[in-house]
Amino acid sequence: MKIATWNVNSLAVRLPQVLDWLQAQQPDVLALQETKLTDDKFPAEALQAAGYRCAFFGQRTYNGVALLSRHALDAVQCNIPGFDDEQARVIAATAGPLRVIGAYFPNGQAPGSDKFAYKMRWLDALQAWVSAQLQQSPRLVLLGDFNIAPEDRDVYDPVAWAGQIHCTPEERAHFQSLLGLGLADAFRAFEQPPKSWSWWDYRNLAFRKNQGLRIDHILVSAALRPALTACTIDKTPRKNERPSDHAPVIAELAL
DNA sequence: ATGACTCCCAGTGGGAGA
Repeated sequence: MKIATWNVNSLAVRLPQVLDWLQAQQPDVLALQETKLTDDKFPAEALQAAGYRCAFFGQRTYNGVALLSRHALDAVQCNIPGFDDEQARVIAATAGPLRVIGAYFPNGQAPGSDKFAYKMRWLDALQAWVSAQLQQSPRLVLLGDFNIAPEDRDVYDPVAWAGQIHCTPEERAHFQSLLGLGLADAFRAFEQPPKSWSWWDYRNLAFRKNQGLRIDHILVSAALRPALTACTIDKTPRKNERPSDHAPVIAELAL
């Protein structure tokens, strides 16, 4: 099975690129973030015509997540149960043998801000819920835009970014807590080229200069770890004419 | 350098993203 995640920064703008990419890569499951579409505007017909079932949970202007699958999506859950949230950030579903949780983690803006405090509360709630989900569904994948660069090697200029949003000790501790549940960072399960990023700022020719962060991740549970055979970042769509600022991450599982 | 770009909703600018 091929599982992928992609923050598309507006599905209305990026739908043609998503359709092209599905055709080229043929993933079994694709988690989308920042669709920025209310559910009545979700392009389910176009995606169904491309061979994908959809589960989606959106709002206008910001956030919005979706799961696309070549096979049925069952037991769909939107947002974190028991965590009251006005923002559409999580969609989970069962896809064949997998429990898939697609998430758009809060940005957090700046350490000490209200948005950072929200990010911390959200991360606490996610951690508790994922822990419970693992008991119920041992074959679990948590993937999406984490807005956390787990280590200095995930940052193009770790000195400049030290303590900045995405790189704070608090965010990194939360990422480690998720790994502590037995989840594995699929990308780091394999040897990778240095300076591998999943996001590049639109400004300052950052993509051309390869100045980015690795903040989009695929975590697989301990039960799935032996089946994991590859994980890559596909920079191809970032070279499109009107790209998202994020590139898709792809994991392959021998299932 | 208090920026740079892109998207959205707005409405001839401003917030948010990361």
